[in-house]
Amino acid sequence: MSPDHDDRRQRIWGVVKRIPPGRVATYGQVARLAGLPGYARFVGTVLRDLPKDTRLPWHRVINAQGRISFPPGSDGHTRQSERLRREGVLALTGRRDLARYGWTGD
DNA sequence: CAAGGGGCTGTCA
DNA sequence: TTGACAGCCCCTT
Repeated sequence: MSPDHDDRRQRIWGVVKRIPPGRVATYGQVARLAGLPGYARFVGTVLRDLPKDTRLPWHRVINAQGRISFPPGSDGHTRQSERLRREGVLALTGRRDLARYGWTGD
C-alpha cells in the first residue's frame, strides 16, 4: 500500500466514524468531507474492504439516489437495511429520504 | 499498455 | 421519474 492510499483510506474512515446513529451520508458526501472530491467510488471500495468485525458505521453510507447500493434481496442489502432499521431509519427509497435522514455534516 | 469492473455521480433526453 | 452515459479513481487480468 502506498502512503497516499493509506492516508485517503484513513480520512474516509474518519468521516464515516462521525456519522451519527439514525443518519445517513452519501458516498460522494463522505469523499468531499474527507477532502477527496471525486472519490465516491473509492469510498465504496474502502467500506467493502473493512474487516467483518469493524466498529465503523459503514451502513450509514448510501448512494446519491437515496438508496442502498446493494441489489435488493442481496445479503449486503439485507444486512445494511437491518442495521439502519435498528437505528430508526425505516426506509430508503429515494432522495426524499435523504432530506429526512441525511447528515448535514454538522 | 488495454480492458473490464466495482457499495458512485451529475447531466440530459 | 427513469434510464443511458460519460467521467472518476483504483485494482485485477
